[in-house]
Amino acid sequence: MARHAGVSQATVSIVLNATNTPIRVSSATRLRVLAAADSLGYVPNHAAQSLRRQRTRSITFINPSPDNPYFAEVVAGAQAAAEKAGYSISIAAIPTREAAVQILAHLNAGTSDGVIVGSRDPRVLAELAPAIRRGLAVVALQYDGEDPLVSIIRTDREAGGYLATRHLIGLGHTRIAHLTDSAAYARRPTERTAGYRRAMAEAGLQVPQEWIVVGGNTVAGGDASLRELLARTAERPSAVFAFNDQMAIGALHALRTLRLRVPEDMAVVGFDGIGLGAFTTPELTTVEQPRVEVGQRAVQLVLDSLDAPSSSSTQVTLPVRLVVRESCGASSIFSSGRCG
Amino acid sequence: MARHAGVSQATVSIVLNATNTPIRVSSATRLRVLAAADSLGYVPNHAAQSLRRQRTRSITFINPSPDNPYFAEVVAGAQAAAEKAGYSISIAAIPTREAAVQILAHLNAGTSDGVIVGSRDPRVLAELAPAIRRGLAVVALQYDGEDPLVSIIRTDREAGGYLATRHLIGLGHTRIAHLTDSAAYARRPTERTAGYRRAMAEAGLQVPQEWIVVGGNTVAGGDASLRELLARTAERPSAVFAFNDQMAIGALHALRTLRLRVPEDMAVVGFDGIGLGAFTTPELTTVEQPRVEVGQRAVQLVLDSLDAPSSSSTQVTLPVRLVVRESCGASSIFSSGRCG
DNA sequence: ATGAAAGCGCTAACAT
DNA sequence: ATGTTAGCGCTTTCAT
Repeated sequence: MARHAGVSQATVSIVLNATNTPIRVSSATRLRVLAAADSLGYVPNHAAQSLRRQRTRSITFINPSPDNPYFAEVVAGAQAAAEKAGYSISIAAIPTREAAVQILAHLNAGTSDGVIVGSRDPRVLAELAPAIRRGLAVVALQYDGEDPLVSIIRTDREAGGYLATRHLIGLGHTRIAHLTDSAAYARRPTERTAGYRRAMAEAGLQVPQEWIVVGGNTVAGGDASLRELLARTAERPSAVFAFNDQMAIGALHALRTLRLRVPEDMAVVGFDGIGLGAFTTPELTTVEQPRVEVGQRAVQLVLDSLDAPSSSSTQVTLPVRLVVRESCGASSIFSSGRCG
Repeated sequence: MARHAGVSQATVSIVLNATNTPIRVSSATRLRVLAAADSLGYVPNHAAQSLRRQRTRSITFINPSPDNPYFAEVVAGAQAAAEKAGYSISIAAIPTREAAVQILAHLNAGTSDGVIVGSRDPRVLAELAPAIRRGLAVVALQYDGEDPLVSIIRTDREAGGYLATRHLIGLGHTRIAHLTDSAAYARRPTERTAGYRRAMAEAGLQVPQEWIVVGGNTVAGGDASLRELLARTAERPSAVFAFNDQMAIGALHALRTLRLRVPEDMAVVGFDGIGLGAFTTPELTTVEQPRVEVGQRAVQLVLDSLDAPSSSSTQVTLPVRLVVRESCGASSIFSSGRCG
């Protein structure tokens, strides 16, 4: 390449990296190099650049559940932001323990400059510690804990849980159940559950233990959890607030199977605001999280941390909002009533 | 690291790369090196390895629609297979033209040893040509064309379209519409459409042009396409075969909004077999593709091509199968009839 | 304004 | 069985 343009390798590097120094090269040679690069389809070798710069210009997104559209939407936001900064995002799923080990090894090998951790599992963060010491920039999503070395982006899930429950109470419900996540690592109830409890307490409503069902945060988990709820309760709750939209969709399915109408026999509210929620039967009332913004901010924090490695970590909490659709009974796509 | 174990850098490399040569190192030093690596948390630098070996041990998956669970499931299969071989998969979405350009540049920079192209857009393959010349192993999914340099994995979508349509015909339908994909690059009708037409022709059924609606292959696209279909047709079709499950789910939504019952007023069949289809209202009849196997085979073909760069490209076609659920009217989760 | 040279952390060929 | 050496393709002083 350098030979083809009749200049030294160093000059090629300077030209191609532009923005380095203003007028380090005559515009004549500049053009010559650019032309040569173009005609040869030359692109600097990434491994060599990374080795030399000790920077890969890539960020890994650890996605705990790739089948959850919520994360697809967060990733989309991250990807857009990364692209603007000349970074690339690579997504790593951690379906198995071995996969996790492999990813950690990769990170330790310096594959990425930063990581966005989608998993709330504290063990993931713990295993990242050695890599952080080597300068890896880590941003955690919705992490329920403190860590001086990692920045955290949260959405106000407590407020979301409160909003959802408050809305159901406002609709006249008093027997409101809750489907929550069974993550083994969850030492304490989730924020969403705390918000639910706050709203119930505020309204002077009791929450019998059997109203809170702990299950997998998937569609199948929501289906199973709702069945479990009905199996447990002598007098059926009239509404249910689900941990996320996936569980809510599963609950919708279980209810239909059991020939119960939504929202007449049971109202359902989800959480996340995934696009699909606008197309379910009935359309899903939910608490919308700013998914794209979460992704964007995460990338921004990674880049900030890379720019100023010594600076202290940041914590951001983004607001959520209630999206009222049909499944809670407050709204209908029909003038009145409904029929599937 | 080498110093810490009291051996040379070369020995460390040999020990850590194991499987290279059988007994190249005494088990005493082997153990010493392993212990040192372990206590130091040493992991060989990936950029240096890649630069030296001219191999990155990573494969890029180009995902044209990250929000489609179909691809999430294919990726899961690919990831599992890659992990076994010591490779990592990194997923690249190509939402915008700029994103595509950036990814192509990355590939040209040698970021990955291979690419799995999920997009059927021939332009993507065309842009990959220079990278292929440099030794990039490329496998395309469902690519409707020939290319001596890339291996292709297909599922038998023509048979799938035929199966779906045949099933509806068997149920007594004669007025069967079709929602298809609007991809601008699709020079010819999709395989699924061809199968649909074959079944219709075989049964001696006409296919008026207005029965085939071309729309975006998303949930929103399916919703819009179904409305379009009803707007176009004086006498309503009694069934619709959708390009994929996403479109089918959108169609389900549109039908409910229009107060039409599924399957009584209109039967719906999807395509792909995404997990969500078992939880929709009504549960979705669909043509299931072997999603995980597609991912596995894709990785295998990439690895094969890397092992034997000179060998000719392969083409595989995997079978599909019809999954009968409620939306076509042949089955019900209730003993009889239904009500959302 | 440009080139020469060193070196990022590894692996493979060649010594010993 | 182990160490020495060269070099993968870049970027970055330091010379000129």
